[in-house]
Amino acid sequence: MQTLHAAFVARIDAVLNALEMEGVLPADTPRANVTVEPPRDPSHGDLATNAAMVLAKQAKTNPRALAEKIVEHLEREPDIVEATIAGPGFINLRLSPEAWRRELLAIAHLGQDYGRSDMGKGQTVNIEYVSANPTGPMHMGHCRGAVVGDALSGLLEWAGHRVTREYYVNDAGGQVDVLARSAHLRYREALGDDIGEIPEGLYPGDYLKPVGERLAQEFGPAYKDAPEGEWLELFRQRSVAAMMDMIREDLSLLGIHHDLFSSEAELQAAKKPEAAEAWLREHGFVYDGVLEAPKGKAPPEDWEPVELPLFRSTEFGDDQDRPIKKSNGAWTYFGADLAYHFQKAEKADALIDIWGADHAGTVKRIKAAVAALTKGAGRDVPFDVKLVQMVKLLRDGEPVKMSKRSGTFVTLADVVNEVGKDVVRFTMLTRKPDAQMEFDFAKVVEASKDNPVFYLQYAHARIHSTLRKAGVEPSDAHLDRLGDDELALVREASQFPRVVESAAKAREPHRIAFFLGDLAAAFHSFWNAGNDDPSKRIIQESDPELTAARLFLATQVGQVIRNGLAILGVEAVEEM
RNA sequence: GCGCCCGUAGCUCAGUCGGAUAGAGCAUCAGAUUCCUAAUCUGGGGGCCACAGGUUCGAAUCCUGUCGGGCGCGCCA
Repeated sequence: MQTLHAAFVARIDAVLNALEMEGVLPADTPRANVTVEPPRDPSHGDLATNAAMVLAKQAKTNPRALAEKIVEHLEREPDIVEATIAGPGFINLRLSPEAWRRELLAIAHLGQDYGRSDMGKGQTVNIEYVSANPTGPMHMGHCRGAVVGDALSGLLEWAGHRVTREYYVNDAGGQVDVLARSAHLRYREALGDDIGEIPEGLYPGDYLKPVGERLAQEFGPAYKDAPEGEWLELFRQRSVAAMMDMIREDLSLLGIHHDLFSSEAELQAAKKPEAAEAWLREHGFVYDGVLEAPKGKAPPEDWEPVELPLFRSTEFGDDQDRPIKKSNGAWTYFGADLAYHFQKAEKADALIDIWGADHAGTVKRIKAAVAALTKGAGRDVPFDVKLVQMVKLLRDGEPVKMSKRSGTFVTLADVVNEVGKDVVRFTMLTRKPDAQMEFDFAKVVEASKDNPVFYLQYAHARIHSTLRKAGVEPSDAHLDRLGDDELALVREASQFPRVVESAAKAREPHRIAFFLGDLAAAFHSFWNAGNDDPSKRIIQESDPELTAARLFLATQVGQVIRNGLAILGVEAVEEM
């Protein structure tokens, strides 16, 4: 069953085909810019298209003249009551009530699939998000990227992509050695040693105590006084595994479950970075060279020029070439990361990374490396890095103090426990991710006002309470009883498939959240009309046919709200 | 000094790869509840879309510059 949106996109397309046949438009005119959407001002009509304005130049005519040709065809379409040309060349369409009733049936028929699209054609998209270092629990700094990445995954699935949700486990760098040493300290503590203050440079958090206890249980005192070389590797593996269990648990509080956890250590053990380096060297992207001291700032005291293998990222707009290996021979983060991206690209048609804004400086080099590697392999895999800006935590307008050093950061689990999964997720999705945002506990726990989640959930709950109270089953038997006010709700809801597609194309899940706000507002408004005028209430005791039709309408509005919330991973409640 | 992101109503933010009279929530003012859930709704006031140029039929949107805020700038991760 086709949605109204899909049907009209197809119709406009058919008209343009016809115009190409007639020679009005040149053959194979690109149409990517043609849109079909409701005009901002509803008095202009139900749908509008910019086709004439976008294509006029290619047709070597002016927009209004082309619009007239298009209108000639559109007027012959059965569902179109009126097609008019307005302003610089918009074509406004007014649809028959029958078209809207059919859309209502389409929502009912498609149910929880209403809004899904095959736009993505089953292409595989790998989305890497979170990828927090496995050295402690998730804190609020990770939260926004986690939610945005997860919602984007859901959105792209709805738009017809196959999505792999991936987490890159940085278990090979110096930070996991620090973790292992910190765990060893807790291990000694569990065995009865007085460890005193946690030394500078080790992780102080209490979350390592259970890790130490388990190590003590498992190994007894075997490694208590042993030299580091005997236990470091073992303790690293054990503690990373423990941290990842903890992180997975934190993520599941937010309803986030990755499909794949990729280990940097395994990647290195498989010699993937070596393979990438060899290829890059062969093709002139990597050379041995000496970096200049950093400009603008005073160079570090121990600055020494050293020859290192460098990736030519300057050729891709970066400030300087970037080392892929350290002077001690180990891979840099970048060196391993480019191999990792190449590995992902082998199994996906497109890659997306969600990063915190503090990593913005490294976007150019990794994009350059991926472009070089994938094109070299004969596969042009589009790669997009979405930057998620910082979240400023407030409580009653006052910044919440955080210090990693003392271990007093705000954990994600604390926040979810305090305000709830749905609130955290939705709040993170009501702002575009590339702008900084504020997150105020005091405002967000309040069950109203500054909290748009409840507004949506209330609309959904109202619909369900009406269904419970009505004593009549919703029915599509008499949809002709629905008037303009009611069909206006269908018009609003019918935008959902289009919003899903455009949000997916732009990779901006927050658009779903804003659409749902508009839809809920339309419903609340419709509901309240019944306060002033009882004949507008959904339940009409003396008219079961009308009641059933209005219940049917309300049910479908609820369905669309539920579908939208499902994309965002937020629950639709039936009672409040 | 350089790079990236942002600057829209008093506040928090939307604004569709350039489109019609720039929107919403909060706050504020005036109203609506014997009634399907008022956690809601109706209406009013409030704008140099940071500033200055440019591109064109048309700019909040694209380009250049300036100012302001954030993030980053070693072989860290």
